[in-house]
This record gives sequence, structure tokens and C-alpha cells, in this order.
Amino acid sequence: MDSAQQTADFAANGHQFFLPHLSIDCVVFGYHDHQLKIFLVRYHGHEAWSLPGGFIKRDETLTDAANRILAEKTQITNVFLRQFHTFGDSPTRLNRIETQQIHNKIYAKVNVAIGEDHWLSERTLSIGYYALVDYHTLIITPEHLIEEYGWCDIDKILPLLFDHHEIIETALLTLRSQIYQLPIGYNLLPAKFTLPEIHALYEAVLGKTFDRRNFRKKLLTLGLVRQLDEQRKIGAHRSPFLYEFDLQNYHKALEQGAPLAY
Amino acid sequence: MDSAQQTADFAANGHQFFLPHLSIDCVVFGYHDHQLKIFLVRYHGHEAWSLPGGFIKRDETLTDAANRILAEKTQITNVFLRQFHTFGDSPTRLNRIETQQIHNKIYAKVNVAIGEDHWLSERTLSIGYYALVDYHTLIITPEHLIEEYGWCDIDKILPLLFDHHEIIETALLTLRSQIYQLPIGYNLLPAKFTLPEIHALYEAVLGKTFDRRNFRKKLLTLGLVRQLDEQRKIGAHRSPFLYEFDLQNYHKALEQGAPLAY
DNA sequence: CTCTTATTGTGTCAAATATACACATTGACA
DNA sequence: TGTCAATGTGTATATTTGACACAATAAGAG
Repeated sequence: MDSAQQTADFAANGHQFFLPHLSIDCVVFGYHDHQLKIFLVRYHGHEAWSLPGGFIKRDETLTDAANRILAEKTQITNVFLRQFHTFGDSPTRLNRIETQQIHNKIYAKVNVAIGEDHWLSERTLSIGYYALVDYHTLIITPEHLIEEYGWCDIDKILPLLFDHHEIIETALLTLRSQIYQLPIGYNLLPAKFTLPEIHALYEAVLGKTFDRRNFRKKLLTLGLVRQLDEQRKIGAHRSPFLYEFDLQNYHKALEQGAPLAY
Repeated sequence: MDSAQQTADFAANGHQFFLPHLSIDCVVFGYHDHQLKIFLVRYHGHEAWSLPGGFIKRDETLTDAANRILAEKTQITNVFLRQFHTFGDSPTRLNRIETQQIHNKIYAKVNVAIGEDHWLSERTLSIGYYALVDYHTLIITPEHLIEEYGWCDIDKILPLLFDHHEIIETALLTLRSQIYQLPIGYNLLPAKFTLPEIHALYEAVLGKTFDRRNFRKKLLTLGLVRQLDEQRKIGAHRSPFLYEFDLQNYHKALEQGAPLAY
């Protein structure tokens, strides 16, 4: 949907090819500079930001839809992407007028008026997916209606449309609850990382602090990471060693749900 | 929907009051006789069984819909009910012909033919909820189209319609992963229970065995249960003591995710 | 009445793990 | 060469886990 014409066509005829009443929203997590971040977009006509999202094609599996939508909005493919919750309780989502007005402002850019009976004004439940992305790999060709996009620190989230705040909150709780069962560290970190980086990641996701020495001891005792010969230059300080995951031991630990720290 | 007329009306006009393309299926867990069980129904015209399910009203929150559907099919209210996954990948769910045929056989009972373009033939995603129920409290007034219903042992599940097998499998995995974070033991057991009962419940849910003595030690160390003065008669054997949960300590342990056994 | 059988109730000890904690090293820059 | 801020590393203690065996009880059979 990169031209005005295609965008207008979507508004006019989308209901023929997409399921109404149902959308997918993606919470894309990245990690950089000891901060957990979320990728957000800002649509035409709005000051508030949004999660990247879209609709499900009528003949497409749900998993395919989630991957396609993520790829369309962010050009990201082949990443860890997982469903976490379906949202259908928020009053905002039940309010047709509000839904209509939000879409109406967005599609004003392509001179399409979204009326009260337009399919985009209908009540829509949203299936939440979260993605784990290496912060540096992100390349964007924004869609026509997106005026701005970028990473946002998890603890400084800007005002958002619909119930996207609740969706992010739930995604974060899910991330927390799954960090010892799913390869969340692996997918948020680059292939080579330092101990302070992985340490700060676990602290950022879980929102508490761990003793540096005990954390390292646990990683090494379980054999989750391998020290490399390289070091990273970090300016006026001692150069930390780089590490990589030992995938065999890492996946074994995830299967057992072994906590890295308490 | 307890009369033939109401049922026929639903098939004819349901799409005006309910969201199409979207249903809710409930995996109702119970526990009895050291066995984890699931409540299943069998519709007219089918040998295969189904999960109790239904559609979401256009102006109803998702949570309200789940509770209403559970109440309509089982008369169960005010129980632990939680969304766990939305299903939209199964080929069965994408196949309109198959969907049509299944509904056609069911509604034959009320002389309604479900055609290819009927709203019930459309592709439908399903939002899975699981409920935890005290086995003994179940009272049923079955709906018109339900020919049979009852509990089914988790390890002897009968053939099922649609992708209901996958839904149950996912519900069970969810139960397992949440047993140390959510009050699953509390909601599956009666108010008073014996140590062997709670022990066998954790073994049934998690699918492994725990040392009886260490399990008891952990329960008591954490102060999760209180021994009562009563005992239960169990026939030709020593009478076990009855216990009840210490809710304060139990909830504290759940917040921390403390495992009861390994 | 007593013997048998199946089930429940209970304690101890060794091994593993978690937790608390402090000092040395490095790299840049003043 | 001294300072500063960050990284790298080890030890001792407390706690938890995991393995394990015997006594008590209830009912029914003989």
C-alpha cells in the first residue's frame, strides 16, 4: 500500500478481501543502549502514535497474516513473532463513532471519507502479536498513510490510539513471563554481545536488578554463553569481552524453564 | 437457545446480532478421581464431539461473551475463565465446504439448510478460553442441538470436530505453564481436599511424578495449605487428613511463581 | 480376633544451588 | 601518572533440593 491510489482502493474495497471485525497489531520489541524499545508509527491526521497493524485476508492463515503485516509495515521478515492475546474488551473498541473518526482523519490524506457505515468503522477486535527484533536490522519503507515512525523507549511511551497502551502493557507482561521459556534474550540481542549487555537486558525486561557476579556465574554454570576472543571498545573504560549463545545449552535451559536469576 | 424455533431463528438471523468470522470455544477443566477431565458436547448429526462454544454479540465485550457462552452451555457462572489463544491457522478452519457441511448436519435437526453462502459457512477464527471448575458443581440444561454431553478424561479424548483437538492441546500446555503463577490448584479442587488429591492433581496437570514426601514438605514450608481436624474416609485404608488453602500465602507464592515441585 | 493389604503420614542427610559480598584490572583522559 | 568509571573475577555461608524407608491406620478375609 505505497501509493495514494492503492490506499484509497483498500478503504473502498478492502472488506471484499479482508475479514472485517478483526485486525492484528504488532508489538515490535528492540533493545539498544541498555533500553527496551518498541517500534511505533504515527498516521496522518493524528498526534497520537499507533502499533503497526493490519487486517487478515479472507483466505490466509492467521500466522501468515501476522508475518505479512509485520513485513508490510517494517520490512522485517523471518523474526520471532508470537501471538499473545486478543483484545475485545476496551470501550474504545466498542465505540463505532470513535472508530469512524479515527479512520476518517487518517484517510483524509487520500480524500476518502469514512462514514458511519463504512467497514472500517465497525467494531474490531485485535489479535496481538509481539516480535523480537535486532534493533540494528530495521529498515523501513513507510506506507503511504504513515507520517512518522521510530523506536520508543518502553518507559517513555507516547500517547497512543485505541487501546494500544493496554496491548503494549500486556505484551510486556507476556515477555516477562516467558523469558525463561522462550529465546527472548537470543532474539533481542545481536549475535555477539557483552555480559553487561545481556545483564541489562534481563533487568530491563524483568524490571528488577540482579547481582552482576551471580548473574554471570549462572550463565557460565549453565553453559548458556561462550566467551569469544574479541572485546568491544566502549570508550574510557575497560573493554568487555564479547560472548555468543551456546544454542544447545540455551535451548535445553529454556525447555526446563531454568531461571537465570531471582 | 432451548427451543427449535429459537435455534432456527439463530441460524437465519444470527449474523445481525453476532460478529461473523469469529467464535469462542471453551475448554472446561475439571478434576475428579485423580484424573484431569474436560467437558465436551456432541451435536446432532455428528459422532465427533465438540468444545462448548458460541458467537460474540456485536455490542458485547469479549470477556462478557466468554462468560455468557460458558453459562449458556453449562450453566456455570462465576468461575475462573481465561483467554489463552486465538486459532486461525488450521486448514479445517479455512475450508468453507467442510465448515458448511458440519453446520448443515447440525441444523438439519431444526430443518434449516446451511448453504454455501450462509453466514455459518464462512471462515471463522476461534478465541480459546479455558475454565477451571469444581467437578461436582456442574449442572446442565443442554441446548436444543446438543444430543449428549459430559466429562472426558484428558488422556482419552474422543474424536472432535474442527481443530478442537489442537485447542485442547494448547489449553493443556497453557495450564501447565501457568500452574505456578495462577490459582489453578485452588480452582480445580474443592474447598477441602487431601494431600494425595492435590499431589495427584499437580502430577496430572504437569504430566510427571513428584516425591510425595518432598511435595508435602514444600506445601507446608511455604504455608500454602492448612491441615484441618477432619479426615476423609476412603475405604479400606488409613484416613487422610483434609486441608484447605491458606489464600494469603498461596497468592504470595503465585506472585513469585514459586514451584511446588520439580 | 488377627492377619493381610493398600494407603497415608512422617524425618533425615548429603548434594546442589542461591545469596551476599570486595578487590583487582582496564582504558581514556586530564 | 593519577583519576574515574566501567568490567572481570572468587569465596564463604545459608538455603533448598532430592533421595530415601519405616510406622500407622482402616477394612475385609479367614
